[in-house]
Amino acid sequence: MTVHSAGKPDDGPKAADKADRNDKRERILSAAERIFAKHGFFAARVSEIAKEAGVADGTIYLYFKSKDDLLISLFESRMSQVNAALEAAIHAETNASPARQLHAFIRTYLKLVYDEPAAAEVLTIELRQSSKFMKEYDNPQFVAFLRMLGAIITAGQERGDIDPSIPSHVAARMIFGMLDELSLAWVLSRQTSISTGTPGTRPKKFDIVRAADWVVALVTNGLDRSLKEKSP
Amino acid sequence: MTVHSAGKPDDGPKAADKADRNDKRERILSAAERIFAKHGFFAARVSEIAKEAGVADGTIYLYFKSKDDLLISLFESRMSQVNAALEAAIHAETNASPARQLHAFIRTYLKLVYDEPAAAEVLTIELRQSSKFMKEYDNPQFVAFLRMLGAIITAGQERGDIDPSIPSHVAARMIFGMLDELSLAWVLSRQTSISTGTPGTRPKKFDIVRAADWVVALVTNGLDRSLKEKSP
Amino acid sequence: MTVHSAGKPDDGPKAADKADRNDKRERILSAAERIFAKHGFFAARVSEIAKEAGVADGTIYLYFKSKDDLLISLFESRMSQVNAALEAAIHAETNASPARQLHAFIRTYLKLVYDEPAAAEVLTIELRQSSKFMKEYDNPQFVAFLRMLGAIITAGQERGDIDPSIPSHVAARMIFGMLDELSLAWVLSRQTSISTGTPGTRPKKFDIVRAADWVVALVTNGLDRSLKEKSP
Amino acid sequence: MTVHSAGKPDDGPKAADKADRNDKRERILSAAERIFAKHGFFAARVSEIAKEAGVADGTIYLYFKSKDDLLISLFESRMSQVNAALEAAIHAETNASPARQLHAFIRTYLKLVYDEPAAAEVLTIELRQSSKFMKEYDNPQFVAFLRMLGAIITAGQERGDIDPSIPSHVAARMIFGMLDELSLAWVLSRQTSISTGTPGTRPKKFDIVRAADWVVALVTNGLDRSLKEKSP
DNA sequence: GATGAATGAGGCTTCATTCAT
DNA sequence: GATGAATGAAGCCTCATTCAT
Repeated sequence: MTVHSAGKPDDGPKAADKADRNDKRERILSAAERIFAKHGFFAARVSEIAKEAGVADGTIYLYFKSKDDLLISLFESRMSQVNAALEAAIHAETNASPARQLHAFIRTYLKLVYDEPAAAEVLTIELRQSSKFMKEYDNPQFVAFLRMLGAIITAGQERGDIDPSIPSHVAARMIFGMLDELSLAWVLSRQTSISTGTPGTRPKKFDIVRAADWVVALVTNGLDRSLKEKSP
Repeated sequence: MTVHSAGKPDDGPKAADKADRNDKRERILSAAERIFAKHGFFAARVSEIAKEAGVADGTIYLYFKSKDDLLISLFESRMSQVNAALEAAIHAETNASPARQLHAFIRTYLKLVYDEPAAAEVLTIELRQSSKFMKEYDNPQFVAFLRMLGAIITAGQERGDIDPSIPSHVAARMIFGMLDELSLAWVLSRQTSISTGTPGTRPKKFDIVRAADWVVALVTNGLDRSLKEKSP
Repeated sequence: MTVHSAGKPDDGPKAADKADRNDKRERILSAAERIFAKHGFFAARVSEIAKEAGVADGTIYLYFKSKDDLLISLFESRMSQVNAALEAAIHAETNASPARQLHAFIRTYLKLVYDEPAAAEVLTIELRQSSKFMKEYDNPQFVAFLRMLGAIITAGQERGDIDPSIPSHVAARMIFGMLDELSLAWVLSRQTSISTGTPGTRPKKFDIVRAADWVVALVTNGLDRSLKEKSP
Repeated sequence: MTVHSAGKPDDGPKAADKADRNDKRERILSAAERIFAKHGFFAARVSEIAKEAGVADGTIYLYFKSKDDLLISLFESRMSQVNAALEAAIHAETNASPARQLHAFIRTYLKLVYDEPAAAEVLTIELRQSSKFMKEYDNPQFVAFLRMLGAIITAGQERGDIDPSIPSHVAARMIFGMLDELSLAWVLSRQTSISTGTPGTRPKKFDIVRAADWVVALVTNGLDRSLKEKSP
């Protein structure tokens, strides 16, 4: 999840302009990410985002249609980065079993949360609101995300590796629910606020990366140990 | 989930006044529930809530300090009803194993979602925002919810029935994540708006009550079928 | 200025009712006096006055037409008490010169301010507003006050004791201006708030009763000492 | 009393912007002055001030923090103009006796009232309320005003020209009281509303400018003519 | 007469968005 | 393209007043 794609080379005057434009757009997105993470979407002020991005208020409207559009664009941007990272992780295990791909998916997702807490905070907290207050927003990247996860499960079910009694899209939802809830708990328990250095008073923090093992364990074997005999 | 007014008998004029007062308070809460479910907290208008409740705008402020307080009170009210129902379900299985209690917990929760979709919508969608924009709000009922779930798991771990390698509070979060995500998916997929009280048209995309079995299955045995042998 | 006329004897059931009624009316007035003094008319809440008076909000409207009427009635009540006290002071000096009557007037006025700071605060601070926001209010008691003062001056002018070059009603205004401004300065500099015991941070206080001598000195001889020879 | 913008020369585009800004600020202040004079502070509506100033409601909040701040800023602005005019008048008589400076002070003050009735009305009527309902407001310009007046008196007392038995700050208060009360009487007696800019109809009850002589007379020699012998 | 819960009109203020420069 | 001052619609909330009990 390498946000802030500043590494792209300029190769010509037009390209430079375009790079400038992309640069400014990305600066605004990244500022919005921090401000939304700090205050939440509704409490965030467009003028504060502009200030954080180092542009004038009006400039934002040269790049985004509205405040809503800014949030949607931020979703699209960050979710597509998430999806790209997840796809890469899966492709790295192309020949592995769906179960192993699923494990890679889970670990990669939580690692992304760890690396980009501001993005995670926005995705985790604002995603739901958005689906509510923006009826017309289809959230294609989130759909793609679920589809990717569902596809792994379907593949496993077809191979007989994964319990076929649960519809794959429901299983995908459940797994996403676990990941999302852990992300939320972790993000809100972070002791230092993301955007400012000021310490807050938040409960104990846990290791979100290590938590991947717990998710894998639950998803793989469940919690029941009463009568079962496991393979070593 | 009709716990309104907790069965206290009226025994005199004062009691009648109190009942009146509770009645109106509950009418406002229930109106807020529908309006928040319809528009979301931020887009909801206090005056629309008042109209829905059949009271004047100002009356709301006789019962709640502010719009924020109305949301918080709604959380408290509905979550405590949820907790009461869950506690009842667990107590009904006092002598059962923690695993069975866990199943009862899951089934009861999703049944409540089915019975009270508006409450579910508010709890599911607004809960996260609220923890963000209301820093000072402790959300004690949600903490109690998690504690109840964690206690079941801890008990199972102590008896050896439940995998002890996952911290119980993390396991509780994961299970809640599944339930919450399924609720969200179900609530948002309903085609007729909840806010109109007219029942009868529920073309939901999946059966949230049946989904309880899937959650139980996943939580109990996980998804992995590659090497395992199950009891029939 | 014996406010709270509680000393009137009851002499029959009807009289008792009437006394009751007057009592409650006066309790409300006196509560209003304290609350207006504490917060000012606009910031004062009718419900706080009711609470201070120990009656229900609605009861106030059995005795006064409106909040405005309450203020006007308070003016009338207190100013007529002031006027009565001033008239008494003048009558005590019926045979004295107008100049001496004027001195008595001044001393009595400032003594009343000292004795009834809450009344003084309301009269001093709210009187002006009232003449502004209540166009229809004639303020007859204040007119009577000025007339009384003007009459003394006119009498003195007719006897040749008082400089006839200044219209008496203008002289009356000037003298009232001095008294009013000193009252204001004194009332606002009081270190303990009138209605609550909580100490405030106010500048030095001076002796309002002693200040009467200064007013008398200025009104009598003016400030100029450059060329004049005074009688001892 | 046209001190708007203090004579600073424009010398460039930035300066023009600043002038624009000051212009609009002053336009709002002057609109507020008229509206406050017409209705009083509390009854005045921010939207009416905006309309009178020819700006949008929100624009007012670009220049002033709140309606309260608008009133305070108006005080500061007008009182500092008053103080500047008074200082100029005193400086014009630098070599004169304090007594003559005092006369200049009085005449200048009442001339200002005559020239700027709306400002006078606001200062006269709202000043007291403001010191009450805005506890935190120090009113530095009014303090400066009193200090200036007190300094003249102190100087006269030190030279032996002015009666030393009255504390100078008390004498200053008394003189201000006279001026203020005369202003009030004059301002309220004007039959045509100040707010309509139409001049020409001023059937005032007395001549406020001539009244300066009466104030001077009273302050200089007092009213007592009983035993005294005056210089012709 | 007394109560106090309920009313509802209306104001101050915010802030996303625009547009002249 | 960039700016940021100006806009003005719209909401939360207050509180004087009423009226059923």
